[in-house]
Amino acid sequence: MPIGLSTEELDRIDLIVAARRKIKRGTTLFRNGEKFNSLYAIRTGFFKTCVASEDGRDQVTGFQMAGEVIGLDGIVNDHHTCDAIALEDAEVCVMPFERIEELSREVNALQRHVHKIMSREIVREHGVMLLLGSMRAEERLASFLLNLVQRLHARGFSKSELILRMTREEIGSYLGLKLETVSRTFSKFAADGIVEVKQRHVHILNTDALKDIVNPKACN
Amino acid sequence: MPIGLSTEELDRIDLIVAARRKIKRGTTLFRNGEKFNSLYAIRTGFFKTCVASEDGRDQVTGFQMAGEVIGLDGIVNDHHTCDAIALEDAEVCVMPFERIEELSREVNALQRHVHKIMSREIVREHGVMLLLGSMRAEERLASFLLNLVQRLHARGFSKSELILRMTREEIGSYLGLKLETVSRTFSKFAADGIVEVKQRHVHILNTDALKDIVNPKACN
DNA sequence: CGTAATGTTGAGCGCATTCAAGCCGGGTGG
DNA sequence: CCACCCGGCTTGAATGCGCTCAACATTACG
Repeated sequence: MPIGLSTEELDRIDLIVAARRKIKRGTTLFRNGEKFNSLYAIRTGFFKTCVASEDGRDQVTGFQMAGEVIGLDGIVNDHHTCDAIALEDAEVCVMPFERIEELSREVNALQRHVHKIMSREIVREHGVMLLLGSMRAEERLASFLLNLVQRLHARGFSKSELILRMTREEIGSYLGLKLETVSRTFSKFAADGIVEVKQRHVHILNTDALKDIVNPKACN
Repeated sequence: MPIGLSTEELDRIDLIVAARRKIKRGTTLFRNGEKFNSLYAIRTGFFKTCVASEDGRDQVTGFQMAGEVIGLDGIVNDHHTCDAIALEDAEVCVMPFERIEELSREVNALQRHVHKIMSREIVREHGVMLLLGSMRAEERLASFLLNLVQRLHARGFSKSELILRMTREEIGSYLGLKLETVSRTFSKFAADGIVEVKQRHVHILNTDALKDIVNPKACN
């Protein structure tokens, strides 16, 4: 993934991957409390990560797709602090963190890359905090859709059509809303002609309208 | 900060600090858009970090005190993506990130330490997401107070008394509430005999009650 | 084909917000 | 030293957004 490497360096980085692992839909890649050993690069499939409070409430902290890395939460305490659950059959590269640390001492570009991945996650979460702390339901869902479709587009999928891999409840958990509110908001967007929604198939008819909901240009 | 180092290694780590910098209350250590060069270790004082959406809303993403590190958000894009503002006169150690990367290639314990700091921040933000996504006002404020007093206690301050360095508005922004709601909730806690509040002076009378608000033990 | 899981929609409610008025405390200048 | 001012804080009343509870529709799946 990092660029600007010699072929020799690239070969060495390939050696980080200890194994590949297939994860069936609905099963966990790792779960809260488990020993942390490796980071995982998603090759195919779709994951959610969620944390739980002692009294059973849980919160989806993110949705991850091909090319993204999960498991960073485990580094601090040598134990994972959240669950990673496959939302569809998936395959990951298992990258023992020991090896990553070892090799990133020698390959500067890898070291830099690891740091960026972690920093990127921190910045992403800042964005989620902004969303959860100050946006209303419509803004949250619009923001969510735009983010999802943008990431999918970067992977070669459509700019305007997507299939949700998660339930309304999972979307709601991520956005700090109840599933009914998510459903209602989808219906509202559909009524406004902004999207077509048929269960998990979403067709975005008016991207600008979504952007305008997230970031109203009332100043004009 | 890291332990288990030879004195020689410790000396080298000291060399990371390029300078110390004093920050007056109300001024910024860095702000959104600025070039990223260094991480900052807080020696004394108290900071808030906040992100802003294009339309002016902003969200406090954290409060940082002595011993904590800020600036991690800048690593991904070589530019900071949030503002760091001193809530009281402060002093920080400026640690050029280049040097950190350099030295952490040679000193394993430092490398490990850097990774843990970043991972810790990710886990902390997971907790905030849980708070913002699923807690009610009283739970949020109770959780906030407990977290604050626990961190202060770890630095040798009282377990039950603290002085808030931030306004009600800043607390509200962090907790996803309006300042009036923060104020009302403080009043409610006071009426229930859980805390005494006089402006920014807070005296926690019943820690268990606060814990119980965060994590109700209705099962008993 | 039948059952369970998921999604939609409606009605009523409650918590946090909004809007507004007043209070407190610290700093400044007459 | 006191009067004044201003930012921060508190409190009240009314509103509204999202939640709860509930019924029903649709889809997935064994």
